[in-house]
Amino acid sequence: MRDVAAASGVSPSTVSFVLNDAPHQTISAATRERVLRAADELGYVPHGVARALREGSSRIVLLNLDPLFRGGSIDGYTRGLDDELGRHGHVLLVRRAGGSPLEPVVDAVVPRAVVNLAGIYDEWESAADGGWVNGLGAHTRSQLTHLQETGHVVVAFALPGDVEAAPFAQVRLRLARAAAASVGIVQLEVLPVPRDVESARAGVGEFLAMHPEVTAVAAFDDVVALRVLAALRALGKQVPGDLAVIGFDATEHGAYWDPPLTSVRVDAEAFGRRAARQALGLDASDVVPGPATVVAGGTA
Amino acid sequence: MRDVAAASGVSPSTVSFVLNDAPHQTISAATRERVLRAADELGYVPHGVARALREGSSRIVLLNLDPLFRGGSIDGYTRGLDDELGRHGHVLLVRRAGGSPLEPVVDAVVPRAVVNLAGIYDEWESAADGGWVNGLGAHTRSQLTHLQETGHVVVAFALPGDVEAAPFAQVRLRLARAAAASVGIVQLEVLPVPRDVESARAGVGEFLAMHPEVTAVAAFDDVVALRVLAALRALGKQVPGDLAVIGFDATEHGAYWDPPLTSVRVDAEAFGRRAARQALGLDASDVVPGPATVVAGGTA
DNA sequence: ACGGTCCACTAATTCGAATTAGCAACGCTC
DNA sequence: GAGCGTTGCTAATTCGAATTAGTGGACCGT
Repeated sequence: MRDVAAASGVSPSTVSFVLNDAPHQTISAATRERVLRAADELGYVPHGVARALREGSSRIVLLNLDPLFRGGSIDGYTRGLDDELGRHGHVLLVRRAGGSPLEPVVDAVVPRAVVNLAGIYDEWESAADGGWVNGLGAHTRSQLTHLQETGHVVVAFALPGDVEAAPFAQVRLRLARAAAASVGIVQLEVLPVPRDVESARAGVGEFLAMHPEVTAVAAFDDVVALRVLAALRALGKQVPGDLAVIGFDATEHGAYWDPPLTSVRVDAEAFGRRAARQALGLDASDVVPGPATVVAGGTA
Repeated sequence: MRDVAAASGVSPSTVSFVLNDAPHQTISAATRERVLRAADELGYVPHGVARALREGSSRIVLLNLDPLFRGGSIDGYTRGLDDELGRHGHVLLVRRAGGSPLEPVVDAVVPRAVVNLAGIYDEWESAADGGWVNGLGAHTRSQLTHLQETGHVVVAFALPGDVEAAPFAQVRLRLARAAAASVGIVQLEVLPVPRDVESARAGVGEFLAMHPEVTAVAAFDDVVALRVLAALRALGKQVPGDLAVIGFDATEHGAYWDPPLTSVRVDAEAFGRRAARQALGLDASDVVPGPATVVAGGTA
């Protein structure tokens, strides 16, 4: 900035005023012009760190992501978030929450806001996530409603069997429990499905033996749904004849199954946009995510 | 820091000396003790932004990621990178390179280093990626070697059909071309596979009609491989009878296919560790990634 | 001609930490 | 006991931008 000031024959203060369109400051058109040209010629770009020090926080928004958000809608969510932040001169950076604590990261970047999609969601009412976790309730309801409408009232909720999957999977399960009753599902059993193909087959087989009354499976996400489908195939079960399966998140992989996996598609990008607005303290009410839609594949 | 100084009855300079173990500075044990206790009691954490301003760059390493890195090894790579950086007091942040330029992000965070896995890789010799892109050459060779060893000499290289996929897919293709000759593949055709199931089927069908001499497909990654498998199934082709298929990156999804997808597993975490070392200017020679291994599934 | 009001700009301070220069006090040597 | 080096600390400056408090000059009215 000092260089720009020198080049245009004014003080650094004036440069700052011009470049930031400072209110309550009157700058002559000639000076403004000279400063802008000098800035342009010198290729001046504001030094984000210095600015962050002065302003108290950087123009960065941090997205803290549970590793369980994989494929599917999180890409759209990220895109919406990134795009909307970009419109307001901010930048999105993603941190994959893996074990290590968030605190040092926050201290290192001093972000304008943190969109936290990892950890505990007990107070999700107040979470600045664009209503994402909150919306999951409605989407889970769509998932279960589809099963109910196709005649299933005793359902298994399949979630990842990995231990580290716990926190977020538990949230989905709670939402499913809450939704089940209100949409006419009379019984909801829990079916953990490990990642390993062999264990998954054994686990699903055992589960079905113990719960012959279950006629359909609603999965945590498409990945888990595909594990279930693979297990059922190995067990010689017909889908949806013997058991219906519905995924969640409508990933590419579900479409390659035969028959294609029925799943729930979420308007993730709009949620991302909302999250961006909220993070910056702007009005988010004009961004309205579309409802979750069931992508009929043939497995449910 | 001023508060810590006040609480321990010394100057801020002294606090800085103590907390940073400043060389060429002698601090009495008593003072050091008092400062450390005060810092601890007050819960002092260094302000990353201020430090970054003074030091010229933040203790952040930026990973710029092509959206084509999905699932599979990039998770391990990220984990290795993150973990190793954490050991040295640094933090990894990920940016998903989607259209918008990298420059404003770099100006905003002034990272210690950028690990760039997006864009042009023409000068990959010098890239600070832990030898990742470079290693891809060897891994691609493993992929093709497996096909050659199972009797295939006329091979198709399947890459994503999406336009935006171009830059990185082209790199893989170039590497494949370079490897083909030296491992005894006499002909390498290019097979673009779009994401849409219907178009993929049509595209693969057309390709096979035009290139009846092709006996095997090596894919850009497992996702593309699964697209090919789905297309072949729709076309009524037997795998590996009519056509062998080998993926790349050994994702979970490949394992669910019937028969499971044969793929190439990469020691991504070690590459991530190396990248971290390189980014911080440390010696990376003691981290040696294991070789790529072929995970036999049954499709090749 | 003098007081007042704008206008257009500058000087000085701030954010928090790191670093360089420097300054007392003390001990040692000759 | 004068000179010199060491020990243990402090003061002052720096990084780059934003902001608050001015300040000199033109212009206006009476």
